[in-house]
Amino acid sequence: MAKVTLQSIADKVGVSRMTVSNAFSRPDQLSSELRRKILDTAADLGYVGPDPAARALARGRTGSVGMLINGRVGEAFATDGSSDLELLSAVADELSAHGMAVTLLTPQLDEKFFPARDVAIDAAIVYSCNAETSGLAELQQRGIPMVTIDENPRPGIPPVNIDDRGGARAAAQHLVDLGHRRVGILALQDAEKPGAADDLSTMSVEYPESERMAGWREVLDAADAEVVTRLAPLAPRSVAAEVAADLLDQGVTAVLCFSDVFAHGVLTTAAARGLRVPDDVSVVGFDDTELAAALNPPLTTVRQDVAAKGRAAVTTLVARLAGQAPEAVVLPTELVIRRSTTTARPGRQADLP
Amino acid sequence: MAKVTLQSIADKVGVSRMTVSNAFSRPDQLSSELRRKILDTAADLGYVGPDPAARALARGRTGSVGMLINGRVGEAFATDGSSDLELLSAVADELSAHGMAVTLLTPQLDEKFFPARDVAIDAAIVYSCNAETSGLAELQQRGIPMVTIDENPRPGIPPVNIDDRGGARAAAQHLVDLGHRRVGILALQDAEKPGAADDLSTMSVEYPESERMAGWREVLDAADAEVVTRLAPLAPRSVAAEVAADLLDQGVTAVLCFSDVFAHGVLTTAAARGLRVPDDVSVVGFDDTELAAALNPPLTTVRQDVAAKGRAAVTTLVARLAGQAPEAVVLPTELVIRRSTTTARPGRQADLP
DNA sequence: ACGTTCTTCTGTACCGCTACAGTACGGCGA
DNA sequence: TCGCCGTACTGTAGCGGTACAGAAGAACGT
Repeated sequence: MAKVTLQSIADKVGVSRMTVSNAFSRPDQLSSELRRKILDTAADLGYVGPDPAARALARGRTGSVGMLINGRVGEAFATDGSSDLELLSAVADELSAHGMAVTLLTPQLDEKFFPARDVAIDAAIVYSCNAETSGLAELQQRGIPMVTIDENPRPGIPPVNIDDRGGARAAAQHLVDLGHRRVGILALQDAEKPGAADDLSTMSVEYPESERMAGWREVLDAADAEVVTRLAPLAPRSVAAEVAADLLDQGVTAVLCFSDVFAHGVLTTAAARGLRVPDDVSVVGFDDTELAAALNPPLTTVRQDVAAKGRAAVTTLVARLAGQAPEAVVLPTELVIRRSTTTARPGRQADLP
Repeated sequence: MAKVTLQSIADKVGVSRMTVSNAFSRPDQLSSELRRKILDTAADLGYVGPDPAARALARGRTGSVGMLINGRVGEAFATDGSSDLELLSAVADELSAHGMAVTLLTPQLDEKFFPARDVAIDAAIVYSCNAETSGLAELQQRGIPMVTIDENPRPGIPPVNIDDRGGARAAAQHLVDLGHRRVGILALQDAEKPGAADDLSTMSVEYPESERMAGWREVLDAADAEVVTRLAPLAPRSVAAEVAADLLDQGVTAVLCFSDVFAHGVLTTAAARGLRVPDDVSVVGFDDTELAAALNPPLTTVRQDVAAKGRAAVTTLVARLAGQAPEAVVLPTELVIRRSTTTARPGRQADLP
């Protein structure tokens, strides 16, 4: 069967193509009887609706929003687990409410195809990207409106972030209040520059990383606490476990972790060394992922609302699309106290070999 | 500045628009000097490449593939955790290698916007959908080529599945070989029809669910084992824990679980009741997610390669797009024996109150 | 009766690109 | 010298819609 177009329906009903178009896209432009008749005829012909590609060209909007992530999707998303999916879900659902869909913009694999250049989108959400992320320049050149999530603010691109620093401060203050004066920090190492766990120059400089570190240090330094900082990559987990072991050997009475996953590693390592949490050592996570409450003991951590972050990004983007001025968003964080932290046990150092 | 089009570049270089188009899309159609010159001029004008929307209309292909999921993305994906993300990642990466991108097809929220009808796509992957999933009919009417993943085969749509039944058989056989003769099954309840945990009519009838159940029963029945079946919904987890408790109270010496997450629930519940795993009760999971190896004890489970499943779906789709005959795919599963299973402890029933 | 306003439908001109069928011309074999 | 072929470039005709500015007639007020 030949392809069904607006024209073929118009011919069959005996009206102009424009009227058929209106029947689908601007119901107020024609009488409801005629519209009914047109829609019925269209249904008879098996016509579902105006061709989205043609409509996109004519209207100048495609109805999709790109999601740019750094590295292969597998790498960007899979390492951190559930919260990325939660973010993506929130973005998809919220966009859907605004009549749009998300398209994943993978990095360029070959010369011929480059999603950031070749995929039809109206706007883009930039997530988990660093300065070298390929695609950003192309999006910018195409004049695609963007927002970033969890990123150092870039000129001209409204950022959506959480109060990483405030959350970190609250976590550190919590430990200080519990009397901890020798505190370990397990932070994130830049995947691109592996190095010794205590080589702080290899620390990831992305926004959440540096903000969290800043928050911790502000409070710990002000309290004159001793700080032992160690860096670990997200994967493989075995490395994080080793680094955690090293950290615990430094005689700290508490550990502030970059993420719940890291905290999990510390818990496991502590157990393997016969250290009780929180009696011997307190542990604080970050993010309050599902993992946090499920661990044993349940983790004291800093909560962020990942879904809200995704929704805020969409809201900001929609506002931009509507011509409103871009505005930075910072979502609150909240310290959630569970059972992995308690008062400092004095003289833990003395137990060490 | 006015929008830069092929025509504006053509005018500036002094060639026809067609030649500029060829410079970008069919390099073999013009001399390389001219191409160089055109590309340079285009770069000067800030032209990134042909407009994807216009190209889509002219070529008749959009370069995106839809991913249809049931319910809001949040519901479909978030419940099961990591493996969905893994699947999506694999699909995105593999599509990217074929010059395409994934677009998430969310369900219809209002009359005006319906992704399955209104989003420009060349093909679709149907995942985690049931018969009532909205959107399927629209895709079919649009004549969009599809594949399903983890679904009961539908006429005209090539399915990509794993050998759920074989994996379940292997798991059950493993228990039988270990001497278990009273085995619990913790299967998945249909989210749409809540009911008593032992009301088997509320069992989910989707493909993986029914296949796994069939595999378990085949082997257990053949071995004349007693079987106690209980159903739990994916969420909330507390319900699964309750159901697991009930199951353990039935004096089973082993439990076959629909997923690793369920197995996790059984482990936790067992621990809470003072039952040692595997000494008092053996537990088998399904899927071999990251969770499985991380649990204590590490879980005996049935491995499936989720990423391979995603890649296979893309391969099948690409073949269909190329006009090849659709072909069903069944990927192997493999029993992974870890430390949550051991020989049946005789007379466990006697311990019960 | 006549101008005005609404409602309902139509005609034309694109949206920005690509497919395809040329045209022009230099080189090459006989 | 002529025909033939391959290479390099061009002209035209869409792809399937939508925006926008009419046009035609009915309804209405004075």
